[in-house]
Amino acid sequence: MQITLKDIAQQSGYSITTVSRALTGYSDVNAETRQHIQDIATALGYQPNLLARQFRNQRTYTLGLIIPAHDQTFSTGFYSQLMLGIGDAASLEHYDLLISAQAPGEDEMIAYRRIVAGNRVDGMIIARTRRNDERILYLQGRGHPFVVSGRGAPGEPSDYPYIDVDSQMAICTIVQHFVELGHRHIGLILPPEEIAFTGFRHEGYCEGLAAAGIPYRPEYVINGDLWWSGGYECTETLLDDYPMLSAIIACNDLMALGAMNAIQERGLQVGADIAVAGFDDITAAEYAYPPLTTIHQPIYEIGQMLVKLLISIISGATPTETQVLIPSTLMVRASSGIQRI
Amino acid sequence: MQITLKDIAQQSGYSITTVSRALTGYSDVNAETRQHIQDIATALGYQPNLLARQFRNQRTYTLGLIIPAHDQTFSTGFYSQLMLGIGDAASLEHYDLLISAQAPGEDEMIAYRRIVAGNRVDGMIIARTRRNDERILYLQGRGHPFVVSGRGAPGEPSDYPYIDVDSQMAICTIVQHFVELGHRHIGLILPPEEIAFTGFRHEGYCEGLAAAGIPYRPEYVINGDLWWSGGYECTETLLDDYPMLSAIIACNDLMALGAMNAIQERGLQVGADIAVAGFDDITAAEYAYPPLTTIHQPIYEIGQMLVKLLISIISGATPTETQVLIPSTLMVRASSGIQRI
DNA sequence: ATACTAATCCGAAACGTTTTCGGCGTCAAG
DNA sequence: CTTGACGCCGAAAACGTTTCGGATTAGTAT
Repeated sequence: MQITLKDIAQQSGYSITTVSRALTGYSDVNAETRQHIQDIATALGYQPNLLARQFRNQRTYTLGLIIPAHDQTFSTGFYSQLMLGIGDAASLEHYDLLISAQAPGEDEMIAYRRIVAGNRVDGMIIARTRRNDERILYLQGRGHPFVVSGRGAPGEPSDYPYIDVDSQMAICTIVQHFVELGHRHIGLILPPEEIAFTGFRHEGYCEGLAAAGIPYRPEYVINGDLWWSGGYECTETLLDDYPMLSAIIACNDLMALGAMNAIQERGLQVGADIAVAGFDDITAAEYAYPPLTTIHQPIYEIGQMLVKLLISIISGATPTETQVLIPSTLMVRASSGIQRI
Repeated sequence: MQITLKDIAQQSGYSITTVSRALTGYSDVNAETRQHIQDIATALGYQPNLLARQFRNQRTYTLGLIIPAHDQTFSTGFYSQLMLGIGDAASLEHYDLLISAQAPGEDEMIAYRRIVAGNRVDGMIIARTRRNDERILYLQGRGHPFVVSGRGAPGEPSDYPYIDVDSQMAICTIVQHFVELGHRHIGLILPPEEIAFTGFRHEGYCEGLAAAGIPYRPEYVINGDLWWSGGYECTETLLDDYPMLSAIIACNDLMALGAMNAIQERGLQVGADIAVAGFDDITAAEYAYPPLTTIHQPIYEIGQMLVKLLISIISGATPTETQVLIPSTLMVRASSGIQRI
């Protein structure tokens, strides 16, 4: 069934050693011999048994990625766009991806141990860091190559290779933008507290308010679940309790789109009555109605950078820049509305 | 560095054989011995070398999936939702996913050969079938387990396990729905011709018109690229050339959302002036403004079904239902507008 | 005492590949 | 003629696991 080096060796009359060397391009094999062997190999349709090769070489040319299971968030927005960048870059570098879907928790760590200690991948990519991230501790402890999309929460060490956007400055910029448009009462819909970047975004909000001399009111801040409906529900709560709010910042685009729905369902106009801003700049943001003001993160490019960084670490290089903080840009669109009095 | 059976054997004083049998639950090993060995294994933090195990067993507990590279479509909508279902189901069955991103073409086939003949997976999942799909021919020829999301174009054999929705009937239903609302001039934005289901959707359109006694006008039919901008541009073309059109059916939601943008940019109202319908029922459809009438496909569930079917084939079972045609349901939302005169 | 069974355990082979080390010619330089 | 270098090739070991076919012992029936 399976064609092996042995078959080619028998056909050609050479040894397995020579066949192997001929096919992998060693120099100490006669040109004619090599040609002969290569001809037989293609004639037989030889494909190396990668399992055997990986096992022998202790090298898989595979990168591991554990995605959140049962998480709708995956399919719309940040995660899948990141995966697209990772997939494209990996394929360019001739790496494959090993993926397992696991919800955060004990099973997730089991999967990490299985995949990493089981030698299935050369390196891991971690996304959406959490406070005191157990996954990072494990990989650091084992000395296994990995890169991280995101970094530790404010105050945590983050002494590992990562790529992140400066969300603190980004949110600060949005606040500034809204202040310039005349808003004084700005609501904030944060991600869940266990996510690492939540702290940065919260701080950015405070920083923006402070710079404008607007007092920080904790009751304007609420945690959502990063999903459409979370943004919707948080917005309802905020608007019910604090009708003076004239602007809402959601910490990702999905929640911002949900917020727009809630606003529109009240018969209010997004932009004119209540300004909305998101974070991520997923494709749906641009094509939403009205188009959503948001922070553009180069997610696809981040995915590519992660792969390149990881592969260079795997290859034993010592990249100079292992901790990258990417500047983000504010995309002003119609959901901002216009200048207030 | 790596803990192997050998280490446990030395520690425990038993042979490698016995250690292996103790850990994998064979019956012919003394209960105390097993306990002793297990204790040592956990103390040492033993994790089996999966590469070695897979190599030895010729079984990887991994499913392969090749996703389209450089294809934005992936990150929004059908593909990633399918992957979510596949990932969740695979993880439940203790399978991992091996993923490679390849654009259709020669490199894609190389990747198939590499992964399949290289023994890296137990089975493959093929999505988005094409006319005369080379991938299917290859897997059939090799006798390698695989399942397909979608099936061959009309007239092609499709003699392999697949799961598909009845898109012909679905589009026919939309046409009927629009006819009932009073529309007589209905545009159709098809996917590219090389995609297998394009034929079915086209036929469904014709069927719906015929049933209503409306003549088929080929100039109302145009091919888009499945992406937002494709829907936008196709709609501009259609409306420029045929202002009598009062409804547009796009063959996926992304193009339908693009169509809505084009309509809104002309100052027309989606629903009131021009009705729009899509296909897939991605999350963005429900939350769009106005919400999009579309055909609901249980994409996530299809992903799960694909995995279960594939695993049962791998396990040597002969599933009774290997060719599933799922009924789809029309989701009527505001983009349909109301009854015309 | 012998033969048989059951309970435990182990040696060795095998999966397909890569690589180390060395062998055998041949040829040129000394 | 000797020596060394060089070009080409092969034997064998190794990666860690599973499993086949015994081997050993103790216990039991004959």
